[in-house]
Amino acid sequence: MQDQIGKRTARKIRTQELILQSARRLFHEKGFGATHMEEIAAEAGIAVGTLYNYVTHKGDLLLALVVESDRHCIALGEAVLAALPSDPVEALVSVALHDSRHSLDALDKEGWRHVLAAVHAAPDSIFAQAYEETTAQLLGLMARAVSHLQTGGSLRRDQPPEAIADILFAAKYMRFIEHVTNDAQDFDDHAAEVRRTLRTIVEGLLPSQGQANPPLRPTGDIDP
Amino acid sequence: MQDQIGKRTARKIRTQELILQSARRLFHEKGFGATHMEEIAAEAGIAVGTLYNYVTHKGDLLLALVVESDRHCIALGEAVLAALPSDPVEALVSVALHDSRHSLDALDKEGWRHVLAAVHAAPDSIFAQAYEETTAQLLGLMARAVSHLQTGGSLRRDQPPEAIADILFAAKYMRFIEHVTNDAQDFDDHAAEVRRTLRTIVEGLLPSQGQANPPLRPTGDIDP
DNA sequence: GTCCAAACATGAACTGATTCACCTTTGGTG
DNA sequence: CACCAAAGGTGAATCAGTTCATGTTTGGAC
Repeated sequence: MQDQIGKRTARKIRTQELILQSARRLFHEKGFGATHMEEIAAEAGIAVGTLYNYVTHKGDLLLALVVESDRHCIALGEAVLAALPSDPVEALVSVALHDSRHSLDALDKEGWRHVLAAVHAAPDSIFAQAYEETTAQLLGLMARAVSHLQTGGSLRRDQPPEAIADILFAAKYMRFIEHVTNDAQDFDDHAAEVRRTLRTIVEGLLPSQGQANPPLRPTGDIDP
Repeated sequence: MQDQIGKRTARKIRTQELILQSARRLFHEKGFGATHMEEIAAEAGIAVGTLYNYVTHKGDLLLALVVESDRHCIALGEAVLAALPSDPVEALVSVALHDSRHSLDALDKEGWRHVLAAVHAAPDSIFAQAYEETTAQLLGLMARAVSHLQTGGSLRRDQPPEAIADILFAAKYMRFIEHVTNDAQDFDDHAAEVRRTLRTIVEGLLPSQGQANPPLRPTGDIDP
């Protein structure tokens, strides 16, 4: 029994799945804060101590669920890339909102606040690393969209797509954090903010070379 | 005794200061994680219960210290604005790194990871709100730098400075988070990343109006 | 000066995540 | 088959942050 899956490994995998199922159900039903590790263990039919053989923190469970859902989001991303609007701003918005929508589908705002906290509290956990990795893949999706727009001529080609995607993604991620932190903001507000932000970036900031942009005053004090 | 400071209020203020002093010393000496609420209370000469009349979470203490240091950073920001390099990228880099340097001066990376976690874990605490507020003021500093560059003609004037600053700040903040999360990255690495990112944003993304940017292929599939 | 309600202080008790010393099962070996 | 070391499971104990019932102080009203 070298490359067969032994009884040991099989059982381990099943337990992992049971744990994630239980966590998913309970977090969904009662929220992260109100769900206790003992409950998750009980629901999965194991002891708390055993649960801690599979995760190192409670937050790991949340991150594992987010990673799972992000992988799904990345897979669906192909379809989004295939149907990209020709307007560059709308194209980038569609990618950005694909993420946001999917994220909020998988977890509510409170859950996301815990995700953000967990990812900073224990960045060394393999679950946090997996989260960083899928986030990087979402960034990769954006980079591919950028590359496509560059190829099509609707974005300048003098910057590598990754560098541009980095910035777009940072801006979008910030808006997402704001959305999740502000309970009063609904999804449409978020979408509008993302659109506005991406448009500003895409429209560029430097004075266009061909176009006049004379100084208003040669030197000026800085407005208070 | 209407507008005099009563004995009550005076004592309260003194206690607040004692608490912050104790927290500052202990966090600095032993780190956030290794410092216990009991110790902070003891050091401040009060009981734990009393400590909790002043803060609602341990993280509040960290946020209070960061807010204090940020206020200092904002005050020093005037000098940075007054001595802004004429090159737009360098000007924005100097503002961005002023923040980063000051932040890391006040608290080490581990401390910052706890700050980020705390701010997401309890966004309703008045301390988290104060943190958001001073962060907004740092953004304001950047907006003033942008406005100055616009006035001087080295940045396009067709976007409000706040919108531009928002984006620059988001990108810079992301780089800061990455820096704080990655123990291997030193400050120079961080500075280089910030400079690179800000340059990319400032150089703009749209094809310049006057300049040719013909499509490479009329339509293209998206690179895998 | 006495009295009272509100404000404040206290630390023992509570809570819930995490650990750990101790069992049980597994799968390979002689 | 008997045996053993390693892997995995267990839940009572630990640990630290937070709460709360209770005691103390304050500042103004009479």
